Amino acid sequence: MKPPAFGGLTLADRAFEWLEAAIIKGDYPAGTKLDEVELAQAFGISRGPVREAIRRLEGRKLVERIAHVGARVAKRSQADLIDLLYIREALEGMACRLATSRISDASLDDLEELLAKHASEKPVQAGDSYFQKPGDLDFHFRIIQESGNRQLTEMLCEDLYHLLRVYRYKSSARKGRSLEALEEHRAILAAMRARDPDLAEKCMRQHLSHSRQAAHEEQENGVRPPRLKRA
Amino acid sequence: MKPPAFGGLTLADRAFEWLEAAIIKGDYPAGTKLDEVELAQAFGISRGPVREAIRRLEGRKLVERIAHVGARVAKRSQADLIDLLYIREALEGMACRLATSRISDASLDDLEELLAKHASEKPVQAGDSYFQKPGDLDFHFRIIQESGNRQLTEMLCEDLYHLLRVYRYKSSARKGRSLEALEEHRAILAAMRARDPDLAEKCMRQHLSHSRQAAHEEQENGVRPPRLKRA
DNA sequence: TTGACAAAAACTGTCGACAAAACTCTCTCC
DNA sequence: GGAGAGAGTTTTGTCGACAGTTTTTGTCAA
Repeated sequence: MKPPAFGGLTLADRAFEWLEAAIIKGDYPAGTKLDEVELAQAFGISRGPVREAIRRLEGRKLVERIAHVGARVAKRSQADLIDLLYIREALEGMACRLATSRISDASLDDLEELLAKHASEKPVQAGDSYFQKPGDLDFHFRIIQESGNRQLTEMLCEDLYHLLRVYRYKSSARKGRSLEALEEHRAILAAMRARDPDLAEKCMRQHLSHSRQAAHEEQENGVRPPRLKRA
Repeated sequence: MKPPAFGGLTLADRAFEWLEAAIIKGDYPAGTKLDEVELAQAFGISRGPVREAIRRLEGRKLVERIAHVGARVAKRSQADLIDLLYIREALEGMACRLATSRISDASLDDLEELLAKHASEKPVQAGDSYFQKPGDLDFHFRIIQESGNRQLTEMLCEDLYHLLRVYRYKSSARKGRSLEALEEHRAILAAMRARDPDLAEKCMRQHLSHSRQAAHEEQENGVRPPRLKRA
């Protein structure tokens, strides 16, 4: 009666999905307190399912809980972001290596076509907003999936890329970078066509290292701490 | 009254830790049903905390839940194990690369000492039970920690290595392999001493690839499906 | 024996209530 | 004025009960 079995999902599942999406979208910035009563009222449910959703988020390491105190959206530093970019470099390099051995010729043609389409798009020709935009992601996702490694695909597409969004991570989209990125994609594809796993991995890692270096520079420049209003 | 606040941990936290340990130790084989009532009675608590513990395990992907049906210890295939070994290769290779740049000379001396100690131990000289045993793990853990990458360390030491245990994963400890492993460790350390990140990563990955190849062979040999008793 | 169908049992999902811990605010004393 | 103690409030932790769904059991017929 009360639980309408919406789409076969329980209230706890739906609360989890909503909260996860909210955190990833950035609606709940790092450090935000997750008040059980408040959320339960907002969802129109009791605290039980909300608590279960929070526990699941805790397992996902998206929120940190302190007993008898409460749960907060996990706090992340710029150093953590850079750490994650190193991890992405290693994992996606491996994915590219595996894909090079396993991808079919037909799929390689698809990738070629994808790059050609990207090249003809206006924003790319204008020199910006390609890198790390949907077009760029498509290319990366396709390669990851062609790795044929399910665990790796899951880890990258369902965990790591979501986490990077939590950091409000935006890759450097400075003028001219998009054309460079496109060229790097072409180099990756060429290595894959040549069925050269070592080179393909190397190209992918070099490509990704640019994002990491941008994050490094951002850290060097130093993000000023916000002025604290003295009460 | 009921919750004695044991060590500052809640009942749900303690249930989680107990279940996690049980799954990792292998006391609960893959596919085991986690019955809420049964567990609650065994723990001497109510179903609420047990459910929260299960939700957390679900977030950790150690158990799989189906709404209105129940939670089971996540099922893993041999293919998944191999997938994970590829991931370990990529991540630990990166860890070794980073450690090569960041480790101190003093810590390098420590590692050298560790290997010397391993070499003098009887089991190693006998040619077995070194590879993937505590001694081997020590060496790997030390290098991972020297990477200075907190996310990477956490991912490897707290997630991946536990997962490998879930698979009852035992690296090939066949006769003579332990001496090879020791030599490979020496090669890794030498590359780190030479402050050559490329070589260090390459050596580490090559070292780890042996475990993966062993798992591959095991898969090739084919695990016979068990005879099903016909009632 | 096998199959379908219905009743019953078992289990999961949700709720509301109570207890315990942490936090807040006030008051007091130095 | 500030540190500390204490009462009151707020929030989290746990429990027992009930409702809904799935699974099992039991029955009957082909």
